[in-house]
Amino acid sequence: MKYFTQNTSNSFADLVYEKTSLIPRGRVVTYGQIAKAIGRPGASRAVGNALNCNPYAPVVPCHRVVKTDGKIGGFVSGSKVKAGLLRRDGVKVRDGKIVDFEKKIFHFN
DNA sequence: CATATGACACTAT
DNA sequence: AATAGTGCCATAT
Repeated sequence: MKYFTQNTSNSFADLVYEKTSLIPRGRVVTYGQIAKAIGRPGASRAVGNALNCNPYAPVVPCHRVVKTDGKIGGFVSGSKVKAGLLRRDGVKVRDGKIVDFEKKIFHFN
């Protein structure tokens, strides 16, 4: 069952979608980076929850948000699908982990 | 207000 | 390097 109200404007979730949509093709960002970027360092877990709702499906490239250890993390449609999308973006995934992870990370300013 | 949940992160083993 | 335990945060009930 999914919860997370997607109607709450200007809320934590909205900030997450906003930042996530800025990730360029072929790059990835960690949940923690998103959290820090929206002024809530440590809320990495909450970021994942917000993305899980994924209201703006294809609009927000939520598949470009991964874990700090190089693993791609979870996905609504399954990690396998997520890996496929990343590969399509030019980010190779092998055994659930990103190849050349450090090089693919996109840093917010 | 208290408890539970989860697409995480960090530390110790 | 891989696993397990603990801490964190925003929502839901």
